[in-house]
Amino acid sequence: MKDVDTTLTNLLCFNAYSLHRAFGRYYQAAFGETGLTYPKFVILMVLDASGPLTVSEVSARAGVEPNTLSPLLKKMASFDLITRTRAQEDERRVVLEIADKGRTVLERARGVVLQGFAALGLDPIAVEQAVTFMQEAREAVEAADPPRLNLDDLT
Amino acid sequence: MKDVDTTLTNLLCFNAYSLHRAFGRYYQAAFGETGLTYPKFVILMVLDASGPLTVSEVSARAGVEPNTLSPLLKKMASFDLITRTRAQEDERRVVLEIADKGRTVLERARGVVLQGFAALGLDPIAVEQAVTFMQEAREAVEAADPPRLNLDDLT
DNA sequence: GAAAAGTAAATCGTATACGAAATAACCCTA
DNA sequence: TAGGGTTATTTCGTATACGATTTACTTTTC
Repeated sequence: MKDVDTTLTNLLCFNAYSLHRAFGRYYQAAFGETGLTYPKFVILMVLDASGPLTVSEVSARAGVEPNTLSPLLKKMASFDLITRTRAQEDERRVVLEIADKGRTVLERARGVVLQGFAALGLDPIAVEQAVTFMQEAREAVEAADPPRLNLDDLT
Repeated sequence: MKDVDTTLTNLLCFNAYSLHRAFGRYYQAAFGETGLTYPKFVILMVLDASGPLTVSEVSARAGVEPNTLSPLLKKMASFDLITRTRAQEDERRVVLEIADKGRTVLERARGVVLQGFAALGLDPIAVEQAVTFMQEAREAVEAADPPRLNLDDLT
């Protein structure tokens, strides 16, 4: 019976963390001084794919908390990437919609992202498998009730 | 010839981003008010596995920039999780070493992490394949020179 | 052996992220 | 219809994270 490998580099969470930050640096370089960032790109993708959405709906689709989105959306509206209006029927809601400039920026950014991704030379089958697995893993993590670390007895 | 799927949920980068944040929320709940966080856990793992290291060495192993680590390491030293000393031979270097309290905290945290991970019920073979792929992907991303987004002609 | 070049960390400015609490608007019931 | 409960978003406080710059110390070069 093989021992479970507890080495950092073999932990799924570490690799997700690590890969995420590598992509983060990558897109920071790709988007440069344009003001676009990866999270903003994601929001544009979401709004482009689904049409007008409320903050909560964007939150659910992007998997980011509403309080994280709130300032981000304001900034994007100030750059005319999206429009941001209170719903008349329910003044609590804020409706977001991609604007023309946002669409233009998104198209170009999508081009850069896809071109850059193709240049990585990763095996498409392996990518698809990994993506499928990562989606399952994310669902499992989100559904899980984590065991709690207790350090109360430590000085 | 099938079109490349450009849907957000099928992009590798989005899934890395998404999985990372799911784990982030998960560990925030698991570690709670203990003061430990996932990045700090990673640093403890690194120092425990490799013995005393400089800031740059920790940076390389954890895949986090030194400027990110610097304040983190200070905080960890103030909590007695690690020791932090200037090297005599070369006063530029700061040598980090895991402390007794750090080892205790690490052992318990490792237990929580492994127990929690096991409870996710993920297929070990699939996990191993995904981890291997993610390591390759990370290397490819780090080695790549990203295409640059240009928006200079936009108002 | 002093200025120049290089290197290790830290600091600065900006951008995400999260949970908790506050705010504002809606809804429901007595 | 006046509260009381609920819901959507925002604000607040804290923690990462990065690139660019600065600081402090070493090494190299002339």
